[in-house]
Amino acid sequence: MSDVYEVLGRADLPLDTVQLALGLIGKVVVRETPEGSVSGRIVETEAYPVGDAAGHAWRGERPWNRSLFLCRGHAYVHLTYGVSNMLNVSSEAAGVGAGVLIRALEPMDGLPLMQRNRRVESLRDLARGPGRLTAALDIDRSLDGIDLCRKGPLWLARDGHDAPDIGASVRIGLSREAHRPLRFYLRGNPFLSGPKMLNT
DNA sequence: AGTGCGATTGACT
DNA sequence: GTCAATCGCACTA
Repeated sequence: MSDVYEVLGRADLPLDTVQLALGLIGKVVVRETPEGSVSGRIVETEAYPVGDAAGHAWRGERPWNRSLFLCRGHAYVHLTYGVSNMLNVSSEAAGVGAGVLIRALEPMDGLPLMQRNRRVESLRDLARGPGRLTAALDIDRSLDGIDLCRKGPLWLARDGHDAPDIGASVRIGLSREAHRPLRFYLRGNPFLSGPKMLNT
């Protein structure tokens, strides 16, 4: 399953947060554990660029957010509301803090394992939402800082598809910088997390 | 030390 | 539609 995918090299990642958020749409997240391999296509992202007051890097580098300051293509995993883990991809040069939040996946391989991880049957609900997809892929803080451009427990793969039809909207769940149109999604995809209003 | 609140989710009225 | 769960960090004193 996961061996049919080709790893996404760092050179394939645009050196710009918004461009990366756009470019990650349609790419594949692969998760490999002793339990098995699971994967899903990215259908929704949000950009948190340099200087964004809603970004976790905004107050400067800290031990807990240092992964955002790694060069592009590293994982930043953060626990929010004490309940849900969020998967981000660092998006700029080393020493610059910014990232792209992965908000939804279209489940591809390893459906039974995802269903077990989520304790949900419904294909549509498996990875629709940032906290749900990390649960489906068994992603937590132990994977923080990992290089997503190398095959391992968590990595990014190319897809075999054409340039997708991408829509943009405001980001979800923010109070600061709530007006900026930095959420991107695969238009018409049934696995999006946002309200219908934002998915047109 | 105490308070407020957040890139959410699931259960319930 | 409303709301509690649950934990780490920022900020105040």
